[in-house]
Amino acid sequence: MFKKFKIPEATVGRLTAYSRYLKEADEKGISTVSSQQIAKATGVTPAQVRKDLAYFGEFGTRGVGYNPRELYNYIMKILGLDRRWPVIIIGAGRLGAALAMYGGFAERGFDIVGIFDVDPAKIGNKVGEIEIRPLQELKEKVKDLSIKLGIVAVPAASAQEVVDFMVDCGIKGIINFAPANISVPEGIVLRRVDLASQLEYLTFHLGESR
Amino acid sequence: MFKKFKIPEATVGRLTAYSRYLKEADEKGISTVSSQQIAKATGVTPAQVRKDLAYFGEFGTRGVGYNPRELYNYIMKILGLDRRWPVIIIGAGRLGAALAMYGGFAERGFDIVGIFDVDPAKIGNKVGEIEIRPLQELKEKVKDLSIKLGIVAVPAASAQEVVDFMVDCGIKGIINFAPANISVPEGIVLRRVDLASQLEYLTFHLGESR
DNA sequence: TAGATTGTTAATCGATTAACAATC
DNA sequence: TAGATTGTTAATCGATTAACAATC
Repeated sequence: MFKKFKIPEATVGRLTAYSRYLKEADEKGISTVSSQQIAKATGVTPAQVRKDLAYFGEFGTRGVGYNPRELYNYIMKILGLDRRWPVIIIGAGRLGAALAMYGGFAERGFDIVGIFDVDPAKIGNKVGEIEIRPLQELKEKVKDLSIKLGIVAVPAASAQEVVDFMVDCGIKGIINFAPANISVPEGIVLRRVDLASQLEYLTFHLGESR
Repeated sequence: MFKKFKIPEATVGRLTAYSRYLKEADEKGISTVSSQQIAKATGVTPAQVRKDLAYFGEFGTRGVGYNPRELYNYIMKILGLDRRWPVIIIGAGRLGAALAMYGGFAERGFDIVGIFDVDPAKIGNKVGEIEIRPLQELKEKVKDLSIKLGIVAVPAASAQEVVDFMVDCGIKGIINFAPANISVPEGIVLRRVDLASQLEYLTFHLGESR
């Protein structure tokens, strides 16, 4: 879309942080922010902010700064968030159910429209407004709603199998919460979130400073 | 502890992945693995595996490879996981409750020993075996059990306040699930996990390939 | 014009990879 | 010894930062 060169991996996460600050600033009625202000609020350098934005265009005014609302809208567009996205969750265990209810997704334009499981005991139960459905119904749902995004919250042992099925059903982007190393075909975007590993990062660094 | 030089940020996460594979290999009765096998299983290069390990010592045998159980134990020690860690959660909303029940933490040595909230309506309710307690009781609990680790699952607006209080209570390492940019004093390890941002990574990359 | 801040280039820094001597 | 694989150095690659011309 906007991409001219290879974008550093970390840029995407920082754009999210910038956008959250810009939204706040706009809501406060602030009409101009500088790269320095954005940097301070998000814990990076002003050069980093300007460099991240420069990959996608020119959004500021020299000598002045950026308009928060305008820049917010640009970043949301860059991130693909100038629309809402339907998302399905596979795995209606505790984590899957919690993610289905997590308000932070809807706030950023992600609507959980389905939750699927293979456990017959769970089928028909409700998670908030959504009824847990059998995994076999995934393909139809994906087709009907043109769903591109899915979240995997199943045990590690069945994660690869589930991901293969999701890809088969037409899902194009997957977040994997199972502590398993999964592979996907070319063209499918996969992201692993290892919750325990986050705590391990802490214990590693606490140990380091001994 | 082992550290001689600056360790790349990403090394810690990769060590987690290596350790999971090594555990599996050991459980299968495999007596030797090569850097190439570890690399293949975790999606990195063999050179990366050897380099990551080299920061901490020499764990293999030239011409032969690594013993999975031995290397697993070494890595667990490096990560600070040669012991169990008590962990508290602040925020007994849906996400906090789900994290409290998530089995993946205990598997890696993290025991959720308390969950705290400020909402009087929640105090006394149970999440699994654990009773939700008022936040004022945190300090005593931290002291009694020598707790170093905490997870923040409160709304963004109160996250900084809660983190300040945790630090005051003696918590040294914090995972923040609130979509807010938090700052902590020198010596406190903070890690932010932005769940919505994970989905944004997908939409960004799906948009990219247009 | 003087002061401020962007957009961008060049310099720096750090992480990954390739290559190979050491050695089983 | 021949074959294999580690540990480590040097080369490469990529990301961050500093610096500054452009310009409001």
